[in-house]
Amino acid sequence: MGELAAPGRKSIGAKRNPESADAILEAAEAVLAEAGYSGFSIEAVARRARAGKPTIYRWWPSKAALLIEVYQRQKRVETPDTGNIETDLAGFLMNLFAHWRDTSSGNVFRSLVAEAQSDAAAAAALADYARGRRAHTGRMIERAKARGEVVADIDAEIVADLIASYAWRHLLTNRLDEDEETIRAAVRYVVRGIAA
Amino acid sequence: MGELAAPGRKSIGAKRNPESADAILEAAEAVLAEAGYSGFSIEAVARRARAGKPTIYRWWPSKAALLIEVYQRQKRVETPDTGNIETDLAGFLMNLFAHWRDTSSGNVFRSLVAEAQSDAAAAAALADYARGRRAHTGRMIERAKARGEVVADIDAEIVADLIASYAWRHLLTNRLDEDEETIRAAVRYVVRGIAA
Amino acid sequence: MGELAAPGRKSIGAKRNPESADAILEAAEAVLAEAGYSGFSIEAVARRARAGKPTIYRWWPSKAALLIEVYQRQKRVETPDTGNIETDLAGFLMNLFAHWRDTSSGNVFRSLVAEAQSDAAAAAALADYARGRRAHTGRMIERAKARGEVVADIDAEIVADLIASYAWRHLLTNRLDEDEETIRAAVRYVVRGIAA
Amino acid sequence: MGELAAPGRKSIGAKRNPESADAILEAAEAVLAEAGYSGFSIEAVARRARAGKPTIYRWWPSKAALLIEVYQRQKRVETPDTGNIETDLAGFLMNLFAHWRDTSSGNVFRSLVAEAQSDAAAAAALADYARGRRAHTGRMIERAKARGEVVADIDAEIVADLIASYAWRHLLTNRLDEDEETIRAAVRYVVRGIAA
DNA sequence: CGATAACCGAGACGGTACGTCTTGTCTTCAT
DNA sequence: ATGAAGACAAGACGTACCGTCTCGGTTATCG
Repeated sequence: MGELAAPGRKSIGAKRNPESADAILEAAEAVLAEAGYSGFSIEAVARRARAGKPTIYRWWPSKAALLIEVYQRQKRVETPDTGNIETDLAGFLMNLFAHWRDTSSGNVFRSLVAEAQSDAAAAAALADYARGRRAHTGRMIERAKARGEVVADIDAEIVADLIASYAWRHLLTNRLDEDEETIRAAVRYVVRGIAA
Repeated sequence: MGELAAPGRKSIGAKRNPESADAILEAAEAVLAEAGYSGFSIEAVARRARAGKPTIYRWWPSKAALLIEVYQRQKRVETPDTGNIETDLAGFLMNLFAHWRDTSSGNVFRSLVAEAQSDAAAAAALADYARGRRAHTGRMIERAKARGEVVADIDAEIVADLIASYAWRHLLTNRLDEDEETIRAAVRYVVRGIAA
Repeated sequence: MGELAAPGRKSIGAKRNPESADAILEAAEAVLAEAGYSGFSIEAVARRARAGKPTIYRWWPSKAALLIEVYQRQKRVETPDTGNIETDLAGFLMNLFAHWRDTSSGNVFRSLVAEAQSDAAAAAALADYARGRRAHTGRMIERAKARGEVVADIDAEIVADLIASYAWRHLLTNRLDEDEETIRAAVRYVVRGIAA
Repeated sequence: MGELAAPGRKSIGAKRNPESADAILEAAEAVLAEAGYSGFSIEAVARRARAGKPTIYRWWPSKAALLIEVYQRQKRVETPDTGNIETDLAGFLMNLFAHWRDTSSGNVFRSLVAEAQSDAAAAAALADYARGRRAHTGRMIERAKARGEVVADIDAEIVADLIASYAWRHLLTNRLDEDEETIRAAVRYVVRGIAA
């Protein structure tokens, strides 16, 4: 869509028009990809989607809500299951970094985190989302526990937290091009420890 | 100074007026403490400091530069040296969380990270700062290595990265009140590993 | 109807629904009375009447059309017939001022005049209406002519115009509380002249 | 000015920039002339004047304030002094009608009256202005009184009111092309009366 | 010791975006 | 087939900041 949008998209009656919603989400993604977070404004999205601002505000009460939906539309990252927790976690991180690097997802998520620092609603939504992801990553650990690969009384959420934190910080400090060996090392430290 | 600024503070001639610089930094801190990042604008700082906007722009080319200087004015966190790496790292994290929680530093740093997501200069400055901190934390590891507490070929920077990442994410997701046991567990996983 | 509108008023099929029309006219009057011309919008009337905007647009093509119908629903002002033209005209003006002051008619008419300044249809409708009123007031003069109270070659329309103009301007400049003596004086000048 | 405005008009320091003020007033006049009252928006004026909206709001708190200043910039109407009150008043009206017809003043004033119907500030400003004009016209009457042409106890303001009202209504109902004889007749009725 | 240069507070400037409001059109759904 | 309801694109509203600029004034430094 964008400036290519059908100029005459109209209401389809007393309910949400999926064409408009799609146009808006795609415009939001495009604006973020092209102008980055600093150029991301409701105004710009509306212009690009050939939508009225009130239409955006009707369905997404805040910039954050729009960002979240944009992020969720994007394909998820696969969590490998190789039977080895170290390989699984490193693979997951590398998949995630690649996904963030190669699609606009990384920029979207960065923006979301930034937005959450000044918008309580965004913070809540992000916390919610993060909880889900932590549980998701936690499952990799639980599987390893079940295999007897990880000691039974490990708190899977804390491990997931360490892994996710490592990912976040690389995203937020522009280090998504971290080399594989470093990522593997970080995972190895968590799995095997650093103590002599 | 800040809201207490002498209304009639004047130039002291052809050089930077330290009174004004102080008033600005203090005003910046106060604005962040009271209105948060969303209320933090150069305009607001200038009003609060009874300074002209150009005076701010003259000395701090961006919001980020101002934030960095504000953050650095604040007292540093102590890095314990108990002779035990696990206790050292957990203690450092708890000191850091407390510092972030109890002073406005947490808010300042959050703002800085957020700002860095849309401002290249801020990102560079933050990367610089982070590098310094990583080295600093790395020293705790190096000491442990020297004591033979940690295996010799561990990359101290990666460990520091894991620890700092954990701290950042707690800051950015409003979890600075994490309980001590959880923090200790996270550190333990890094130090002793989670493998069976 | 108005704010009392049955919440469940439904279509009655393929013809204008008098319940809805009434609800809309009453809502329009109520909105004008409570919020004045500045608060008078098709949107507000629809909300108040619990009607859809298209229902209003179907039957009244413009704000002005709605205003005119609202104005005409309201009771007319009596034109006295005392046998004395001066008393008749002064009485008429005082009746009119009172009517405008005490009902919402004044606000409705003001709105109509305002609307006519930017809407050609409204202007035409108002001109039409004004012509009718001028003729009506003119009849008072004609009666006086017939009685020999007024010289025969006076153009009754011009006199009616002077009187109506005086009324309009008092309405448009919020001077409907003009005291009786002033009104009588104005009429007297027209009837008896000001020349020595 | 308008789209021809110097592209780089800038601030001239901590005080009102007369270039900007002029550009805005001229743009306002031009917008009114070209798009009429219905197309007259602060937004449109700002665009046309290549000025920021806040610059307009800084100096003119309302649309009405801007309209008033635009109206007052326009050359005033002459009040004849022929030694005969009837000729003076008729001449004044004809000058006024011509002025309103031939410049954009008529449209400006119509807009102002319309605006005053929904904006209290505009109403106050207009009342103020009208008071001044009434006094001005009143002076014609006073001169006639001094000459003994008009009886001494006539209230000049009421006469001025009648004359101004007649003018207003012709403006507001698009009858500025009234023929001279009708205008003279209206004035004659006020001066000599209609009674037998 | 007088001129000059850099600083200061102040605040106006052209802009952009905000979030809300209204306009007039359009489609769906219930009647 | 019609009317109620409400979504739609469009764009104005008035406000907040942005980063730049000029002003008028002060003061330390240089010639």
